[in-house]
Amino acid sequence: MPRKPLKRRGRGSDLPTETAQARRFGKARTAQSTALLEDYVELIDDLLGSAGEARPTDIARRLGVSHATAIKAIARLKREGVATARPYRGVFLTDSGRALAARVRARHRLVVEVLVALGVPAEAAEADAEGIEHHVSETTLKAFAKFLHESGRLPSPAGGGAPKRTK
Amino acid sequence: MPRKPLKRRGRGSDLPTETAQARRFGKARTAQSTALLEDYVELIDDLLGSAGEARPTDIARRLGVSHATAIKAIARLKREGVATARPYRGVFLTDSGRALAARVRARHRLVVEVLVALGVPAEAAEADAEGIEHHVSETTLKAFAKFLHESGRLPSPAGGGAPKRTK
DNA sequence: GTGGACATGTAGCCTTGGCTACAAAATAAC
DNA sequence: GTTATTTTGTAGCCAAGGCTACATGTCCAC
Repeated sequence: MPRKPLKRRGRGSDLPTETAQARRFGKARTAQSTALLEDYVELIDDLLGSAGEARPTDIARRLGVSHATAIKAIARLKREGVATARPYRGVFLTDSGRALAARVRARHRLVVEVLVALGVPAEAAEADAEGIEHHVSETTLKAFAKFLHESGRLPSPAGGGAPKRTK
Repeated sequence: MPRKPLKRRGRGSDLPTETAQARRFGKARTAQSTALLEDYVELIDDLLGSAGEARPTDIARRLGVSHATAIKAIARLKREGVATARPYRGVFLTDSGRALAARVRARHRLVVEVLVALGVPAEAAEADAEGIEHHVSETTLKAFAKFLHESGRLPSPAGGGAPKRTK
């Protein structure tokens, strides 16, 4: 773009939607930061439930990262107050950690169900949900539940079959 | 293949889907890495179309980051071959950059439309889509398009009104 | 009860995406 | 044509999340 009256960027007056957009992007970035934490918490909860314990090595393998990476992440979980761990004794969740796990799991299930209801193959639904779930707001979540309900599919009654997420 | 009898930890018997899960997580992580790139490319395309030029400062403001951050990201876009930029002359997209922008925009629109069709308020749909879009696979995208089509809503015919995404 | 295999933890390095602060160039104003 | 303003660019810092390599602990098997 060549010469022009050169308004020197007319900004200053027109940041009405601009901020809204910036806010959205910022939100998405933040969500990304909590995504890891949520994944770890949910997995730990899974392991505690199914195997009775959550070992760093198991966590690392399931997540597809090195054990060192998992250990560093676990340190962060402790800092954030959602988990505890004694050296060589495995990882455990605090009350808030368990609550978070429950919320995350419910949300995950809901997202998968919606995707499947929309015609997405189960496998793809599961894979995409892994990334999508962290960006679904409460508002959207409610709409999802309502949609499933009205579509005839069970709205995953929170305590229902609890289809033991394979994951 | 070392030791083996060594079962250690009762888990072990149940790692059938373990690799699949790790793959999913890895995929989600990778997607996250391309998300930023996509956001920048799409925004640059928007700016080029609406303002005729894409300046680092504008990009930074729209994304809600400092100009320094935007410039570093732009450097990455150049490295990846989707954009070009001459000092003090703005940023431009390469052919592949434009193609990427088109794909990203179409996907974004589709995601928003689906969310709205599911009953999510427009504002929340737009906000959540910002994060969700980067995790929607081709398979899921196709299902979305089919769903919209069958629901009566226009399947956004790719070349249609091209509703000039406000964004 | 000791040796070796496996699990765990630590250190150091890389990359990315942010930031602030400072330097340099372009434009606008005078 | 200077001067002031604004935009652009550069440098240096930080935290997060990955990794490999190395060091230490545990525990099973013998």
